[in-house]
Amino acid sequence: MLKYEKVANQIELFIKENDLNQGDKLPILDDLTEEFKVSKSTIIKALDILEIKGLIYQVRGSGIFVRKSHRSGYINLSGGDGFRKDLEGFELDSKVISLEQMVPPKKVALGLKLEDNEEVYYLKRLRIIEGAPLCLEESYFSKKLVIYLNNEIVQGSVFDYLRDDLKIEFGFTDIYLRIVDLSKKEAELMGLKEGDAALLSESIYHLHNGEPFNYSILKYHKDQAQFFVPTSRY
Amino acid sequence: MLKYEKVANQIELFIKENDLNQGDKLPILDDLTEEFKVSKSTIIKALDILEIKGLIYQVRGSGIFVRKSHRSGYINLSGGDGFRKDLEGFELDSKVISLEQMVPPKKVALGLKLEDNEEVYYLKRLRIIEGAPLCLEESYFSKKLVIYLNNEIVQGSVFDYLRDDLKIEFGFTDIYLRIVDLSKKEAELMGLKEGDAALLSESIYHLHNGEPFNYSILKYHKDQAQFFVPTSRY
DNA sequence: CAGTGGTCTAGACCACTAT
DNA sequence: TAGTGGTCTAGACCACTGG
Repeated sequence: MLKYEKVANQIELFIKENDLNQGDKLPILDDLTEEFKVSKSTIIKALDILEIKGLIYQVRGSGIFVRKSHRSGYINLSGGDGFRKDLEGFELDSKVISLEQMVPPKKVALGLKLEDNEEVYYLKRLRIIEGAPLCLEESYFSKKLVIYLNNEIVQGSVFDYLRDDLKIEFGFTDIYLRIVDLSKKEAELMGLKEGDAALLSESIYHLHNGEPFNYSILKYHKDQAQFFVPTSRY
Repeated sequence: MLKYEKVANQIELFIKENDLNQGDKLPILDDLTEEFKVSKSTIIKALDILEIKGLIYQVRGSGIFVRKSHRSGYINLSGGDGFRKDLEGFELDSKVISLEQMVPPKKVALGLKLEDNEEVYYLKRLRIIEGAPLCLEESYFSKKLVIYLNNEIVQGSVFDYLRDDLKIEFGFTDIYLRIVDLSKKEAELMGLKEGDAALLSESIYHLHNGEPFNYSILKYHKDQAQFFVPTSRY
């Protein structure tokens, strides 16, 4: 692990453990460099990361302060790798509806930059939070990059499997949001009525080298769709 | 303007002007340092900013590549200061419904960290895109920080006024999204039916020094609510 | 193993805040 | 005007990619 990552993690931990609140002041730069025995630039890099993550803000001439605004139960869209981390403390569950290999719809093939007739794993699940339907998930995995998937794996966190077992290194993700109407079938799965609104999230996940490996279409239950996006200068 | 900002802007311009596409390679670091006559660290800082903005991705040992994925007409939530920039090329308009001074609801007073009975400017507008209702806006401005507002100003871009005339320096913003039902009155303004779904966006805008100055509640027309969130490692 | 991006440092100097 | 964060540099060294 890199020095600035280590420092960022420790400062994050420090904020959590001391239960610091909005506006609380962190130690000054010079003290932090001494504390962590690294150069000023390294501390600044660590702080920049925490600023991007929405945890702190820095005021020139004044100090470094805790931001911490996140409402509980909201999914942080800037997080990158799914919503497990944001919904910690909530009981999450999955009901697998189907897992198959297929040639995907054109839109997906395009998004994943597939050759003609190249196959994907197509996974359909109902995600459940505290016993209630959270969202309907349709996920397409490029078989070229996600070489193996089975029913057992898909019962748990697919992203954990990709990272820990397939050693896939995540890069960036594009997320598109809009409102759609549910079909009769979808509504039934979610315990809603045909034509009820849902929040649609379309995401394309890329490896660190820019190759797209997953196209996900999530339809969130209108009562459960709660998102958070922190922004900073930059 | 800072060196790294200038460099970032110029590289962004270079991508646009040469109409570079996803995966196109930018010049290597050494060439960029030479081109811009700045140190390697400064180039890297500029590139990091472009990466956060979702415009490029960097692959160690390989190169710097263009990301460019944005669908047109989608509002970039990570942008920070409203949606004018994302909706460039679209005809935007506002219909002011009311502008008054008042003591705001508790939730707003709390979000803006106001004293008891401290007043705000309360602005209600219908935002229009290409002649169709985009969203219903309710915006509360802390009078302590936004010292003056009138009907003329509020006809155009309030944020431009705050930045250019009041010299307000924006810092960070928290955005919360969820789905709500429209009241009869709201639905009428949007050309929809009572109970129709809308995408609710609640945002608290802060100055660079952490003081909250604006609480905005936007209800987007379900057919116009299109959002984009780019994420990167970090 | 050459090419390319990334980390980390020490230190000079700058810019803003608070008093 | 002292305290504190930010910019920028030159350079040593490291880590990954791809032929």
